[in-house]
Amino acid sequence: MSTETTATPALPPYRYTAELANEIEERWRRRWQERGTYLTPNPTGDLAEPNGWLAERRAFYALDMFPYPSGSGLHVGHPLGYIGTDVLARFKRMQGFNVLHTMGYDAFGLPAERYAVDTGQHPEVTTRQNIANMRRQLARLGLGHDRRRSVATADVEFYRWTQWIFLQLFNSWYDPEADAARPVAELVEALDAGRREPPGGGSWADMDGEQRAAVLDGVRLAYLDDVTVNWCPALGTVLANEEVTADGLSEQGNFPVYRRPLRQWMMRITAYADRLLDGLDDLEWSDSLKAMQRNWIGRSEGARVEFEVAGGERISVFTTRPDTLYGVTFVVVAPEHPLLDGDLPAEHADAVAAYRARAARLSDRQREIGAAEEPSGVFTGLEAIHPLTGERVPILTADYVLMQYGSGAVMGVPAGDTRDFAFARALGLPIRPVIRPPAAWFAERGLPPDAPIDDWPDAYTGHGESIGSGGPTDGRPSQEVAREIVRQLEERGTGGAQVAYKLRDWLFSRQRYWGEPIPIVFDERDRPLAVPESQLPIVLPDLEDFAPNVDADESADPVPPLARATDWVEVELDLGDGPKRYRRETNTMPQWAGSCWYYLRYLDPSNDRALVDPEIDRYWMAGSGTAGGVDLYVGGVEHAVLHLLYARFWHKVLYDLGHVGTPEPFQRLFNQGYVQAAAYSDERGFYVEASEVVERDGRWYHDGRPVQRSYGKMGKSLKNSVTPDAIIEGYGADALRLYELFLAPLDQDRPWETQGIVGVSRFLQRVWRAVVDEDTGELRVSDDAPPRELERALHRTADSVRRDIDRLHFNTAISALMELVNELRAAVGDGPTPRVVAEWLVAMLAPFAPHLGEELWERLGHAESVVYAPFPEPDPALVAAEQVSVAIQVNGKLRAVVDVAAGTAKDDLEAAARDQPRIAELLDGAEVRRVVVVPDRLVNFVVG
RNA sequence: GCGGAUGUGGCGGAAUUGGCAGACGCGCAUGGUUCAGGUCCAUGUGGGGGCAACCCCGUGGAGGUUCGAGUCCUCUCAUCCGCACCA
Repeated sequence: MSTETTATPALPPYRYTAELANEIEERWRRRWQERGTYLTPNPTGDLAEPNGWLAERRAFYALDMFPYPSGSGLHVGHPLGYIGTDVLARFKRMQGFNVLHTMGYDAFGLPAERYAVDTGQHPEVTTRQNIANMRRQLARLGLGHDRRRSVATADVEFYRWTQWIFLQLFNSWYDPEADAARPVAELVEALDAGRREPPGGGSWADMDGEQRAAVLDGVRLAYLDDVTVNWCPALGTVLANEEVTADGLSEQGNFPVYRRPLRQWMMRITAYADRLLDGLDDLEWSDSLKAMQRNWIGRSEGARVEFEVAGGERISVFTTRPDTLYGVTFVVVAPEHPLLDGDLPAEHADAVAAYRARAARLSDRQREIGAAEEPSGVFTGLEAIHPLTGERVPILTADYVLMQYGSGAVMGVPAGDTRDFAFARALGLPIRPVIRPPAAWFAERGLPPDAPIDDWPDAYTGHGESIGSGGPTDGRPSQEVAREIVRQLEERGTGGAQVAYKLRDWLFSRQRYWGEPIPIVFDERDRPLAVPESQLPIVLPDLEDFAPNVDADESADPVPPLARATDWVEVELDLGDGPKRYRRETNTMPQWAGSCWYYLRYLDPSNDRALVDPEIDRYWMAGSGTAGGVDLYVGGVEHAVLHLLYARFWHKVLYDLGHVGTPEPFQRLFNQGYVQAAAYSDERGFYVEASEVVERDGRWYHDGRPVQRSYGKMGKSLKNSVTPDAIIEGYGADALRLYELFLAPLDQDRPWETQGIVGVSRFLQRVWRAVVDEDTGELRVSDDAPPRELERALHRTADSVRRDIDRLHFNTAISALMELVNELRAAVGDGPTPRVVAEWLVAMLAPFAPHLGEELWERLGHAESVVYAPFPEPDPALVAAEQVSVAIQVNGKLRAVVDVAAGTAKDDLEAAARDQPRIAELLDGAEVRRVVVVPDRLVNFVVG
């Protein structure tokens, strides 16, 4: 692509070329910087305005999902959302709102650490460099950010508060009575005073110090637990399930991964499952996004059923279908189930042990795949007693039952459950029908009605008439039976209604260097103790060797890099009972930690006494919606679940503890689409640099060799990146901004074709020409009133642009402005532009093309920036059309169009329609059976 | 399998409550300006038929509701995304 833009003598001297655009843009960016145009005042604190200017301004908070500072810089796909929020932010400023808009950096975490390892530099250094580079690239786009509010999660002043939030979580528990988080100290007080019983049972008074500590540690929102993790010794870290391949290797580098129990920090997000679910109702998020969160939380209502195990204990199962209880022919427990830790009949013990050992080795992924192919399982030798019939059924263990869900055990109802059915068939277990399938079900399977169970090809999982109970529930609808059975279980004390969730607690430890140190120390008995708030921040120690510990030995214990900072780890502190030696926690927090609350720090970035001042929080977050929070949050759909769920969780905890004033952080959320681009691969399937591909006769060649074209998300891997810098040089930042938004609605993916940018570039030139004479540089504006139709077009445009920006339909807002320019040309030809048209046009364009907007606004004679100029207010009387063209149909087919005054009465409209020669001709001799008249819209003659 | 979305010209897309399908732009065609070029200007551009006035067809497919359907309902096909042995 050529970005050469040398002006030639043939061009008019004041044409709006890329060169001129760049000059204007650089000038205005400098002025904005000098004048502090985008600095946004707070109601109080060090960012407050002394003159009280803020008082009458409503707050608007536009937020972008902040990026991690990558080393490779931006391509044109990255800033799409940033430009979108910037347009809305500018629009809101022009409507008199005090707008909070800034950009921070998600600076801790794996990408930054990996980049540092690759370049051999300290992450501190590379992160700083990368942030500087991204700031430069973003600044060129003319984004109106308040730079004073920018934060990076790796800044000590920032992560001091991340650590503070961790302490809040550690020092809190979820009080079921209050249905909210409460300080553990409050619980201790209540226990000491005898006002409460210990949450886990027992007598508080009879417990010693250690027992009491255990009770409290068992309810904290941040707690230590032995959990099974994917441990990769070669990478020196634990991995998420998604980072492990089907072969049990690490996705990064193909190293072996082992499942092993590890003592890790966990966050008790499950305590908030219902509130996270219910809170969604009040949010302006897309249905698909809400569905993803609901799905992830995975609430299902059902029943707990307790089976007595012959010989003593009880095991509990969870089922969503208590109505099928009479169809139980076996019970299955997960291989990890504690029941199997006890004594088993000798003739089965070895087989069970072998099965459990095998399951323990496999990753979750491998287990899924293996089980999908062929159900496996073994008999434990134990039997369970049916709680209603007293019948004995075998207890098996199988890896299709997961320890993490429900109670880790299921009742086997093969006739009513697909998995139980497959399992029963594979292992030859009995199948007993429990719901009568409808006739259609048999018909679809080519079976006669009421075919015997042995002929069924699969389970019937629907509802219907209950059968097979031997009396008590037979013949009744299964939904009713379900309620009945739950009641019976409750009466007998062998179960009851229960709710299960897919959501699990959040694994919070990382064996990494580049993250927030966890503000915990361990005493000589290895008990975790909070570092007092007054001793924060705990600064990440400077390490020469910050790479993860790698060890090919699978049994090697994970050692976080921070363990090497021995001077830092061993510490003497006074935690209230005199100076003592402690050992610091050496795991760090996950990358999610900083991103869980950065939007709160933007509000009050330099406050060193509080996370955020309550008055400032209230001012910005009160919001307009029911839940409150950020007015608009824009980012990629890849954060639909984890980031948004974790952030909502922390926000709710902070809300419960009184540190923030709203129950939800993000009132309105919007997922922007991706920028796609053509990618080309050679005959070996390798991608080639897209910018070097040439087209000849509809085929594509790279280096003279034919290549295949496909489309995909712009980026390094497809070698199809286009940088904003190159586009800005060739067309200017305003053209880039306009083009990104013009391509498609904000939530849609859009294909990038650099050649298409000439459309918006030509449009900007036409706007320029409408205000400035290309030959003389003089203003081309007249003080004459605009022609009536142009004036109406102006008000119509203002009306639709306002609505479109609010709905984030930027593409149609831009096309409305294009239409206005076309109408201007049609109305005045080569003549000067009426002043009001020029002013409104420039003001409406300014949110989209802020540099050109400022330039033209100034040339029009304004001393003040257009950034705070009022957005044009249309007069409703002029928005409504004066003349309308009404469609005349005969039998629903368009036959004529008639122009009439708006609001013409039905009868007159019908008469006007009949007067049309074409219509008169068609109606001549025909029987008009009905006439439909919609004023200002159409007339439809229905003829026989 | 479950959940969510999306299908409109050569391309990106537009179309309050059901009311003139294809706004706006790219591309393409023709003409102009220019020594030349196009990141310039003008006009045209859904498909088919006709000299023309006009006519027919047309929003993935098939039905339906309606005076009237891109829009509502039923079925169906295709594509994309998320989750996935969740009992």
